[in-house]
Amino acid sequence: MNLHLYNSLTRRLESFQPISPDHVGYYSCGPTVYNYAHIGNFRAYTFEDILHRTLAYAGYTVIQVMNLTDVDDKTIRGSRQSGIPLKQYTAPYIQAFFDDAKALNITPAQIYPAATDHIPEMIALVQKLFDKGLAYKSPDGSVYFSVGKHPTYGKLAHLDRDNLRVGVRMNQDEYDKESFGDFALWKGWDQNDGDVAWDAPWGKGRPGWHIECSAMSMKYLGETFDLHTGGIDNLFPHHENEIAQAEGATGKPFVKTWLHCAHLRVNGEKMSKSLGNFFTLRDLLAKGYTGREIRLVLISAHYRQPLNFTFDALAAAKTSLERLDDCLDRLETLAAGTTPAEPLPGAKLVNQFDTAIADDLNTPEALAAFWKLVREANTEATPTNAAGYLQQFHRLDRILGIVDFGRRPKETIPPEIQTLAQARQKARAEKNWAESDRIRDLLAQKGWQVRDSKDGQTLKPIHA
RNA sequence: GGUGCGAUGGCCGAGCGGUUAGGCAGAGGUCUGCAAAACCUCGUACAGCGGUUCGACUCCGCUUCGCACCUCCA
Repeated sequence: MNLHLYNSLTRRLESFQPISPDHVGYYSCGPTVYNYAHIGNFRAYTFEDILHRTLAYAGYTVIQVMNLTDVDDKTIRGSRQSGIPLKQYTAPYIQAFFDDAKALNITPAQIYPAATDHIPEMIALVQKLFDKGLAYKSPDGSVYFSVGKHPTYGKLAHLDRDNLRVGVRMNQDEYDKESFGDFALWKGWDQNDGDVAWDAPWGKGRPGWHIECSAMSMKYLGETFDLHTGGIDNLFPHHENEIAQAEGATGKPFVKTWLHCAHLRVNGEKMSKSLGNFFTLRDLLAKGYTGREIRLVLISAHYRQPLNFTFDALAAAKTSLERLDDCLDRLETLAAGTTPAEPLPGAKLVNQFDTAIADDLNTPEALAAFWKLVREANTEATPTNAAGYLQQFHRLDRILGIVDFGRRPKETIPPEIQTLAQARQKARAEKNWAESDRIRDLLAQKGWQVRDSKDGQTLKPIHA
């Protein structure tokens, strides 16, 4: 597979060539565990999953690291307000994150390092920056990175330092630093931090947000690694600062390829609590939508395009997945007892699928090929090739994750329903349409839909 | 002010300098006793105005509208 990925650093589509021929080092910015992640967060994690799966599909051994930010302003605030120790406060949100990821069929990363378990590594990295003259201590006990001493600062965000200006959300007065572009590597303890503090050579405090990702990614993936992903809003300052910290300390290139996922919108608007369009995954599950439907919606747009999340789209996903399940049931019935025979059917569409995915993870195009395969299977499947079609669907599913996952379960038909169905068969054979229709209505009332075909009738449970 | 992104038929959403995206919804049809499913056909879709071109939804410019980032939001 000739995989091409859009690199935010060069702003170009590039052929992906890993540093090591057979494995890929891949870091993704994970959740800040102060609350439940929302559906927009999960768009990014789902995109990262597609990348993970694509790399595996292409034959690489993937080492994905996703951090858990379990110490920052928000986690500390939450912990203090609820009077629960920090670790205890974040634990349920970490668990919720894993549960939610599972509900979306997201392939687990290989390593999930928590920031609070890697304080020594962060201190060591800050020390290195001190040694190189890139860090300085301020009177308030914090340590800052001196952006002015790092000439390549701004290469990811393409920021011109002369044009940096104080943003509306930046309150200069809260910071005691030499130049306004400088950012905190270490935050000196203050009373709002309560008992959240670690000792460092330069004083008591806690790590800055950016240093955790630099320290943990390099610990597990080395000083230079292949891929780093996150939401587009992390591009600046977070990722820019990660680069400055890592490259400032090691003098080596940090990451070869950066990928950023665009935002999710809700009904064309930015998701926000004040607009009432703010959804967590569990909100949607509670409304009866399934992880499988949500996953399909999330992958139905290209990751670099904003995605407009609507309930209409969710309903469309539900209907199309029913069509998929019908197709799979049909294939399994046809294929019963057989094994796939070469050459496999649908090769042309599988090829289209591969080409689309290899082109910067074009999931919408890949899905188009997938649905064409559904149509082809519905039209062309026979007892001899049905097993082959099933194998092709499972192949594509290694990336999509929507075929087996959350599939309509095969329900055993209760004896009472069996009996009614047989009675209906008999009535039909006698052309007693009134009776057969009466039984059909009765079955529908009991939650079973009847479909007639040449081979007889099939029963399908009706789910509201 | 800086850096970027976007505007595609009822909805979601790809794409390409000339050839069907795909899904859902809707209309008609085939099959069927009917229904369901499946399949087939259908929508005068490319924000506006100029330009380049034999030809532009696709390239260039301008305009309008929207979105993101500019110090801790995925």
